[in-house]
Amino acid sequence: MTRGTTGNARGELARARLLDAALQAFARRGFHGTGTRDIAEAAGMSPAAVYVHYRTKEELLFELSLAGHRQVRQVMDEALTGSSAEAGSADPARRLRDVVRAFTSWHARAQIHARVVQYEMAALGPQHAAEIAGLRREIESLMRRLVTDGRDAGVFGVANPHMAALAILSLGIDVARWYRPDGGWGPDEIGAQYGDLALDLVRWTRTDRPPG
Amino acid sequence: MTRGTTGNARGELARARLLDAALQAFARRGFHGTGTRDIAEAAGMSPAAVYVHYRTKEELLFELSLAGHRQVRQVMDEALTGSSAEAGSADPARRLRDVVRAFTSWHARAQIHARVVQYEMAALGPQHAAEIAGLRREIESLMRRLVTDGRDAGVFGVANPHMAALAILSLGIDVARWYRPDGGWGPDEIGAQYGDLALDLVRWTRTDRPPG
DNA sequence: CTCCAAACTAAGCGATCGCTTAGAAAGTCC
DNA sequence: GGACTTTCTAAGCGATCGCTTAGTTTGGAG
Repeated sequence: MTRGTTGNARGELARARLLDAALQAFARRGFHGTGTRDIAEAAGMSPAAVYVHYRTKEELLFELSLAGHRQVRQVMDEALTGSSAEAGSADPARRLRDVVRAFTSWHARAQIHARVVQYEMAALGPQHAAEIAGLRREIESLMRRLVTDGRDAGVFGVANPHMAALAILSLGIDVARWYRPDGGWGPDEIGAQYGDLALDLVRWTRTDRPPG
Repeated sequence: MTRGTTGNARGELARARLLDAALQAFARRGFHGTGTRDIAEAAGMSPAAVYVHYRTKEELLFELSLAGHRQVRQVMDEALTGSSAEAGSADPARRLRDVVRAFTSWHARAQIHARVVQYEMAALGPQHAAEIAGLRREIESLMRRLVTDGRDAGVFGVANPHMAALAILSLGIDVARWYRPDGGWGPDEIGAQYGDLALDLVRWTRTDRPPG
């Protein structure tokens, strides 16, 4: 920053290559199954060059986990505002369905990233784990609010909103485990179907028009 | 076997202690995050003693994974036969609900084992992974059959039975990730609720009597 | 008791681990 | 060009990895 812009760009490219290499490796073999030499080689540099850009291997994991969780929150927020703007701001079923679509399809579309986000949390250090936990609480409370809103509005006949919200999140999260890019369904298709499944889980009363 | 029975019992006890130590460690820190010295120490023996009973660390994982998958299949089978015997052999809703109850509550009750079963498969060797994959196919096809049976009988209004079966399995599997023994719900409670959620997912037509 | 196999330990092998050091290249600014 | 920062590598540090070897202890069988 003190000097030049090209050096900055070179560094950021290297950082991006390292993040990508770490992402692939962590997703495939797990954090503890991945060596710093694996990451360096996949990024096309020497093992020592990793430490020019990141202080520890765990910092690489944290950056990936943080960016992934923020992506999840973002696609959910976008789906929520889009859903509200389009259909007169308060159709609980449509809102829930659209957020579940976004949440679920992300776990398929970004499956490799999603695996690291969902299954490598235990390898984070205490401080980093706490920060990630905060983001997860936001995501969980958003989903819970969507379910309770529909129940309070009288359009969801769900018995246990807390558990229903948990189940809906489970459905989306587990997509990261079983999804195969070469399988029969694409991310959007899975998202669409899971959006409908979520409405089944909250016992959406079909007295009003389907949200389209 | 050639001599004595106590020596045999001593060996089996040691094997059991090693399996339990490995189970706890693999569940907490993952296969690659666990050292053979950790396992040995938790089992109360020297690092070398591990190799008297198991040839490799991966063999310990395989034994745990195999036993876990067989347990899952067994609790599902028992729920199925119990459900069929009690209620005149063919109430698809009751059968599905009871199997989901058993499947889900197992993932809470045996959470530590379930985590290894569901999240450490990638660390298995090719041969062992193939054997486990066979068991998983059995479990998946059983669940799929339960869903399609109900659809064919006309009591499930599910649009996509294949995906519904996958979603139901996802719900149960993900319990191993989020369940906390000191949380608000116990394994049976979760199983009961998830059994009902499964019926929602397959759009069970409530024209006939609830299965109890 | 002797005999013997199973169970176990102390020590350590070669390999790999995360990470550091010292210094060479690469590129920017004046 | 010279001065300076950033990026990168070669080499290697101490620790730990999965696992083996050689030899001791254990305990029932005959």
